[in-house]
Amino acid sequence: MIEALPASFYDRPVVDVAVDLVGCVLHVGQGSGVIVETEAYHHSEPACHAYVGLTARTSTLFAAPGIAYVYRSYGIHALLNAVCEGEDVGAAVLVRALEPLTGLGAMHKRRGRPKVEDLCSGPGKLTQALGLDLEANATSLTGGPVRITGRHPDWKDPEIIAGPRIGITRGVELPWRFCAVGSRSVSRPWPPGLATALRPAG
DNA sequence: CATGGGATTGACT
DNA sequence: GTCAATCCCATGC
Repeated sequence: MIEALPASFYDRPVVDVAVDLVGCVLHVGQGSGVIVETEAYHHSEPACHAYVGLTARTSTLFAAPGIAYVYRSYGIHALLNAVCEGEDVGAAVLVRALEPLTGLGAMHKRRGRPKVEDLCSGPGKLTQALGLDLEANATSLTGGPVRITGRHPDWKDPEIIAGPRIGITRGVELPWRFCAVGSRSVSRPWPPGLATALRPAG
């Protein structure tokens, strides 16, 4: 198994980490997939749970960089985040979509039998496919049940576009969603005209 | 202690 | 396009 990314990788501005995580590989047990979509959240802006400050719910967001923050959304779905920056900062990267690499059989078993590109094409879908639940909250991404390793050989220099985050009502103006161009596993296509390329194509 | 809202998904029209 | 399902927790009385 390839070495997990060190905690220092996450001890940087959360937007930088969100960009750099595209193309990296998420592992849970035998299952894994390439991260193709992320969003950044920071306690200075109102879309972030940590905006309200340090509470029982947000304590994980203020934990050390390299910790997993898993919470339940809409009462149903578990969403996976990677905590970033220091313990005085509530910040995390939401993993929104993967391209499945290994453990496809177990993913199909947990999710029913959707098409491969639909197995992990959303933040709630990928946690279900990987069998992740709230018990993974506050575990280490560098040595726990959930690990993230560096960019896959086929994803060394991915073309990435930025745009507004999805499903939020505040902080909509920030272009903090990052997406691998051309992947069929992203959670939603881009609203016309809202995406901007971080790097020229090619 | 009661209430309300949420970083979503899948089923249905 | 609309809408319900359903858990955690922040807030307010």
